[in-house]
Amino acid sequence: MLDAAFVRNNLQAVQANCQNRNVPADIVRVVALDDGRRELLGKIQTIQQRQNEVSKLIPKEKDPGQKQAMIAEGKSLREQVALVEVQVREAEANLKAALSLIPNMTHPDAPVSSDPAGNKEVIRWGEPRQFDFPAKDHVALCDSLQLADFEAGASVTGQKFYFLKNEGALLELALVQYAMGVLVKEGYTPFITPDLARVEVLEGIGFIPRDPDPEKRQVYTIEGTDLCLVATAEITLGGMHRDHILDEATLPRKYVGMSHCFRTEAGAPGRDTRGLYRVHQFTKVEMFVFCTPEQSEAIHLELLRIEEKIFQGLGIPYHVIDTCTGDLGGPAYRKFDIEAWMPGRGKEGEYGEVTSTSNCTDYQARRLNIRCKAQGQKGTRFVHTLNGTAVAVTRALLAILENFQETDGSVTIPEVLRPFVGKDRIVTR
RNA sequence: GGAGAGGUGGCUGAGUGGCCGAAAGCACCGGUUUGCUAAAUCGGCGUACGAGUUACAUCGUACCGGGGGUUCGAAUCCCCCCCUCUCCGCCA
Repeated sequence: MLDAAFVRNNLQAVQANCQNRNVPADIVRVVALDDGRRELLGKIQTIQQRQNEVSKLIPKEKDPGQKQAMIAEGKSLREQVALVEVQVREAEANLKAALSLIPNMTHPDAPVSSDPAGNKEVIRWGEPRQFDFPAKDHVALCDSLQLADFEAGASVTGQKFYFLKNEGALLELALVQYAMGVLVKEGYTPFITPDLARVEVLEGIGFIPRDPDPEKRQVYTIEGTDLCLVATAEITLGGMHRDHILDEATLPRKYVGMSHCFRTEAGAPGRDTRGLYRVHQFTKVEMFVFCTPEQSEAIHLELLRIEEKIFQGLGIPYHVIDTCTGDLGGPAYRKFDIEAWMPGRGKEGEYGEVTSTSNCTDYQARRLNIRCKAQGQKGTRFVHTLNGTAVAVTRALLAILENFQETDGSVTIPEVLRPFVGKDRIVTR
């Protein structure tokens, strides 16, 4: 979320930003709520001040009558404080709720458009392959090569669940190993994170697990607990340092974590119903960085560079999208997506999203209360957080199968994965 | 899951109703001194919010794991919860 004081001092800019991002937000109400909160805070402090005075004087007071009067006053002050406290709490909750509806500010270079069509291609790498035979989509390949079992997934768990099988299963492990290996070489600390997290952590990252509209909830919640299945390791990695003050000398902290990701895909029923493109559970290796405000912009480019390196290593053609304002979501200040070429997608192949990297500046850190402090300097500031996909296994797997299929129905395994799979090629069994 | 011990500032650790935002030490920052290093010595040294200042200073309020309660007054007493450690049980 944004800082209430920032909103107050930059009304027009915040207003314009909400418009660009296509988010209806009531800025005026935020300021009004903040006014109310400040006033109550002032009120309570005045009472508390008197309360402290009185209780300090009481032990010194010799006259019993005076003393009784002061005790009575103290008692009354205590009751007043209790009353105002309730109001303060309510005011703070209202303000926080209103504030969390306002999206982050936007990088000046991000394309401005309320329509996803405004997304801008900024990099193109590799040439989509021309097939001299009718290319299959990954569903057909998974079927003929027995790499995934969608019926079993549907039967055991439900629609949009799957079993990976044979080289399909091995390729998941291979992709994870490959991505982790690249990241460790880049100096990132590897993690395997919990697949469940508390509701507050989800909210801090920008998810809305308690959205009153069940049709909009993107995450699964565990009944009888305050836990959710995570939708990405961004949640757990970002939550790691909540309520911490990090020494600036230790920044940036670069992490890479593997987790399973669970998504209800609410709002996308009937979309991409076949295959691995849109599923309720997948495995993902995610990068996450905590850094100072000065560092975040350069690190964002680094995350994109690493994502490109991983896809270049796989040899899959892609392009990079600079996401437009209307498509940024709440927390991102700027976002780059890699869309990989997927020959089986659409009629003649399409680019499909495989990674996403966001600079969230201090938007998540404020909610999660993650600050940093320089040695010998007074005060703290909120850190900047960034995240990026190293590998989302199902989509990478899809792209590999479709791009590297051969006339005879086999699939060539990318060289970087061969050591982990133990073979060069997947052949019809 | 059961039993016990414990959670105080960056760390160690004192503090069992007012003189405690909190002793002392370490670490850190600044000064002095010694030819350098080291040592000695003096001072400073939490965070948030609010008031205030050009900026400092300064003042107020809150915070001793979290939440509630008792009291004029709580780090200190009471209740609930969380976490850590040790032992036992269970388990991959």
